[in-house]
Amino acid sequence: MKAMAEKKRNKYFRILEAAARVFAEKGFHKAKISDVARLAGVADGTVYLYFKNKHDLLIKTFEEIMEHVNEMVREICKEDISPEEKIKALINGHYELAKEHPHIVEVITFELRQSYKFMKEYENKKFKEYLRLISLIIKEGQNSEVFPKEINPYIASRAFFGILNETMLQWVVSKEKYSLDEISEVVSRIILKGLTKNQS
Amino acid sequence: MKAMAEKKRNKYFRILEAAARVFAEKGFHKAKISDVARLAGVADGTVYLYFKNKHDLLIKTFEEIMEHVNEMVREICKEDISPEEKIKALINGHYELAKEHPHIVEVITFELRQSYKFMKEYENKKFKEYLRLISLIIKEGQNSEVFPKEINPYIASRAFFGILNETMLQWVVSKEKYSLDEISEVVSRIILKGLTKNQS
Amino acid sequence: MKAMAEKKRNKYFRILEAAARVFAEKGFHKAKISDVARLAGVADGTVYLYFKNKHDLLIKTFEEIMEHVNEMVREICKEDISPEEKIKALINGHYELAKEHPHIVEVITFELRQSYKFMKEYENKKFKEYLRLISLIIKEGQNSEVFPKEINPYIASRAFFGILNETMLQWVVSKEKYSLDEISEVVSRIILKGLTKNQS
Amino acid sequence: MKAMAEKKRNKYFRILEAAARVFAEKGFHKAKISDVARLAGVADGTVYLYFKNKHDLLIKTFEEIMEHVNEMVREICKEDISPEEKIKALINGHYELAKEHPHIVEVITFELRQSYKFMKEYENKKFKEYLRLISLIIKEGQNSEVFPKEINPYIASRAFFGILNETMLQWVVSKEKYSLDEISEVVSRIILKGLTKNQS
DNA sequence: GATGAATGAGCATTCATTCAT
DNA sequence: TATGAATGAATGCTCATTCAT
Repeated sequence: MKAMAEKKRNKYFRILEAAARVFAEKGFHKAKISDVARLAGVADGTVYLYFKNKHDLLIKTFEEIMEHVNEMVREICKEDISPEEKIKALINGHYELAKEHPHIVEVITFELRQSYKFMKEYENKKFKEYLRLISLIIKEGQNSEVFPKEINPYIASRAFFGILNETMLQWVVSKEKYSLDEISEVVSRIILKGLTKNQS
Repeated sequence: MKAMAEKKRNKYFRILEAAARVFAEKGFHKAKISDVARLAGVADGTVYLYFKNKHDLLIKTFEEIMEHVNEMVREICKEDISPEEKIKALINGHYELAKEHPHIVEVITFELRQSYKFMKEYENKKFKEYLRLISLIIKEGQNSEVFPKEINPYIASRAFFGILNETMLQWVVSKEKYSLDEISEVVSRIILKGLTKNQS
Repeated sequence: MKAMAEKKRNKYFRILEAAARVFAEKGFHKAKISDVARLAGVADGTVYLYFKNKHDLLIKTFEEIMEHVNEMVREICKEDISPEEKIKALINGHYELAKEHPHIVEVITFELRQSYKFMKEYENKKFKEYLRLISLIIKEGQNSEVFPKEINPYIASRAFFGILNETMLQWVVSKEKYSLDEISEVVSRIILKGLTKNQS
Repeated sequence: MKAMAEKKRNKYFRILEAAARVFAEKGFHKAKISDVARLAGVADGTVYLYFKNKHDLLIKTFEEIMEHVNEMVREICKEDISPEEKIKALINGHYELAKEHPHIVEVITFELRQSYKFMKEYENKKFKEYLRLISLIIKEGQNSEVFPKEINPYIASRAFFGILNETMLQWVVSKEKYSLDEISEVVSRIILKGLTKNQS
């Protein structure tokens, strides 16, 4: 019995995994359900046993990936380090994720944007949660007076996402040019000096 | 004769203008050639007299818009002000563009991303030019020793684009929440302090 | 052993009963095997243990219902009353059936028609038997010289079915408008006396 | 110009004509748009230039056919003959139609029934008009006291339709058995005089 | 026998593109 | 040049049927 539940669970995640790859490679509109099914090793119809429709599959794929990211963020939040060190760790965490799962970056980049337009009804809780987690760290820094209070943490969290997403994408699309270390250093420099209060 | 060439030119730009609006509103895949044609006041077939296909129309639309942005950037580059002031002016320039032509933001956001996937053969000169212009200002700052030399200007220009694009999009999608002034202030703060050399 | 055979028999009829309701409600093509299975309280696959396929289920459902109708007709045939009284009783019998089991009318109406098209190979013995029983009464009337001999009993039986089926359907679909009593009276009048007023 | 409008009109009717044949042969659900298109000699997509969807095509087909029938009924209504003669003429008119356009009978039989279930939103004005026309003749007969006043003309019109439709169908499906003349005679006899022999 | 997860054939519909006018 | 009617390829989704358990 347990084995069967396990098997089912496996199939669900196999489809999700396949969807992530296909969406990353082709984008939502060019991705065919049959592509996903073939990559997952199931029949087309089977996808519909686990997901309501293509759109639902997109949302579930996005959420799975964002949950993965949020988990990483939460881990860092819990650590007993300074807000500045958390920001630094977060930045590195993002690039490590990009290195391990490059298609995560593509799905986030492309499909998150879709959500602004085509999934307006879809609340996108996971991305909201992501922004909330980032803004919490910024607030923490503001409370301990290392980050300036004039900065709106929500806008800053969005800026943080924008800078990271774009540079991760840069690396994923053209890996040869810059090393992740180099990118990480530049970005950390900009964000930390940018966020940090003037020592005057 | 001149009038006719003018007329033709007009039709070309009318289609381009219509395409920008339709792509912005619906995204490339959901945009229909017939939507563009109707908005431009021409027949469907006429679009194909000026553009090779839908794909070509997308590229030309993107280039037209990026040229608009690059023009703004170039203007600021030419001004006789410090690199820091140029960066500040650039940021404001971007947000003013977003205020005046919100669909520019959407086209850049959505269709630039398409280009990573579907236009790999397409060189995207305009975006490269944009990044080059930004990086020139950063280099200028590095030369006059107001920006630190350790920062790779190309990576920084990409970060600059990422932060601006994401925050412009945030504003375009949900105008109610934050004013452009507030967003501009936060972003300028992060970028300028981030870029600027330690005064120690 | 008997109990098990009984159980099996029960399951067979439970599926048939469910099929009748689902076919009546949705029509053959829109009816799903899973709908039937759910209503019968069995698994989808179980339906195929008792019926060859959906088509076979339709035929068996139709036959079960026609057998019900034919039983009613036979009962009336056996009664020791005049042919005219039998016709009258038959008409009432039909409307009572419609009142008690409205879905019988729908299955006969819709699925009998399907049979003309899709079951040409299927002989439709039950409907033939129905027509034969009706024509027997007409012949009986012709023999006792209350019905005119010029009338072909087989055509008349078909006319009889047509008039009853259409008016039953009228009542089932829009119950509010006319009472079964009123319909029964008009139809009995037409069948027995015709439209024309008695010249007496 | 006129020629083009004519051509377009032709294409519309060619599709309608093809649809009638395909619906008659296979029924709505088994009929494929590509069947209709092929028979009409157009591309699949062309069907959608003239009809909103398959459902709309069905309704338009049905209405075209019913209009044809209603026209025939109206012609007879206008004639300067007695109600009894009109009823007789109507019956013959129906069978002639069945002889000339057998698929008309099938479309009416099968698709009218669909309309009871699946097109409840669809008002079916043409069929209502048909029933109204028939009931007018019956009322006329009641006013001139050749038909009995106790009969509800609306129920009678429905009965009239039921008897004719069923017998037309009988003939269309198995042409060999009975001649239309024989069917016409029996049906006229029943409708006008009823089954019962004149007691004179 | 009974189950229900898995299968995959089948079809309506859209829309970029063409081409006769 | 300009038109827009016509084309037909392409695909998401459903559901009858099978079969391993």
